Amino acid sequence: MNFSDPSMQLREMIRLLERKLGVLEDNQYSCCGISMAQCHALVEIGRIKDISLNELAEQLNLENSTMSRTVNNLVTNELVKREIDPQDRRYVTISLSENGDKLFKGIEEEMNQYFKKVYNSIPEDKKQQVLESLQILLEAVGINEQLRN
Amino acid sequence: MNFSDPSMQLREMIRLLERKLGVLEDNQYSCCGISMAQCHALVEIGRIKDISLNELAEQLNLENSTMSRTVNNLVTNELVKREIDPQDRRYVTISLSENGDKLFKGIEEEMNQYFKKVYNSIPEDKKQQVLESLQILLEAVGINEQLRN
DNA sequence: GCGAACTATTACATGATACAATAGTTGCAA
DNA sequence: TTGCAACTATTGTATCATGTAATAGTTCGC
Repeated sequence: MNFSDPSMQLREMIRLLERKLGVLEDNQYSCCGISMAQCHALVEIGRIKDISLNELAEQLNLENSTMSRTVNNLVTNELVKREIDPQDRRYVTISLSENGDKLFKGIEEEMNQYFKKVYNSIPEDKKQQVLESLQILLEAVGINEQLRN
Repeated sequence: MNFSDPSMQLREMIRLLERKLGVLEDNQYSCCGISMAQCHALVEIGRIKDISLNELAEQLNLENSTMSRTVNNLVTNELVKREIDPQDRRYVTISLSENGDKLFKGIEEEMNQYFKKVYNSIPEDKKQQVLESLQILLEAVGINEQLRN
C-alpha cells in the first residue's frame, strides 16, 4: 500500500475509524440484551418519539419488511408500542413503552459518557479543529453522495 | 436532542458519518456481485497477499468459523485460492486467484476514485486540517478502546 | 508414541435482510 | 356510490452472516 496520495490517507483513516468504532457493535447481542438492529431502531424511535413504520425504515435505510419485523421483535420484548393511527388506519404509530424509554435513556447516557471520554482525549487546543473538520468531511461526503456509481 | 455539549456534537457527527458511509455498503450484494462479507475479505486478502484463516479472521474481527465459510464462498466463486501450507499442514494459505486479483484491483480503483472525489470536495485550505483531525480522532478513540465497559 | 495445543471445518441454531405477494385503508373519479 | 389506483404495513420465501460447540487433522513436547 502506498499512502503518499493524501486522498488515500483519507480513505485509510476512515477505514480505520469505521473499524475501530465498528468493533463496538460487532457482536450480535452487544447492546443490553437486544440485537444491534433492535438497538438502532430503539434509539431512533426514542429520538423522534412517535414515528410511522415507513419513516423509521427510511431513517435507518432499511426495507419496510425488515423494519416491520424488527419493530415486531421490540414489541415482543415489550420495549415498543405499536398503535393504529385513528386518523389514517393504514399507518401505525410506533413509540417507546415505559421499559423501552428506560433502556433508551440508559443507552443514550452510556453513549454520551463514551463520547465525552473520547472528546476529552483530544488535546485541548485541537478540540475545536476536530469538530470543524468532521463537519467539513460530512459536507464533502454529502456532495458526493448522489454521484456514486 | 440538545447538542450544546461539544462531545455530543462529536457523537452526532460520527453517527452521521457512519450512516452516510454505511449507505455505500448496505445492500447485501452491492459489491460487484459478491456479498459485503466476501468483499471485505477479498480486499483484506488482496492487501496482505498470503494470509492464514486465523489471521484473516482476526483482521476482520470475525470468528474462525464465519471466516472459513466466507473464504469458502470466495473459493466457490473462483476468486480465492486455498492451499495447505507444506511447512505446517494445519495452516491454509489463502491468496487471490487471477480473477480475484482483477476484482480486487477494480474495487481498489473504484474506492480510490471515490475518496479522491471526496477529498477534492474539501476546501483547499482545509484539506490538511481534516487529515490531521482524523488522525487525532483515531488516537482519541484508540485511547478509549480498552476502557469500554 | 501419547496427549496437549493448535488450525480449520462442519453442525446447529438464530437473526438480519431483500424481494415479492398479500391484506387492509384511503382517496379520487367516473 | 362504487370501483380502482395508490398507499401502509405485514407475511411468505429464500439467502446470507454469525456465534457456539463439536469434530477432524496436524504439530510439538515430554
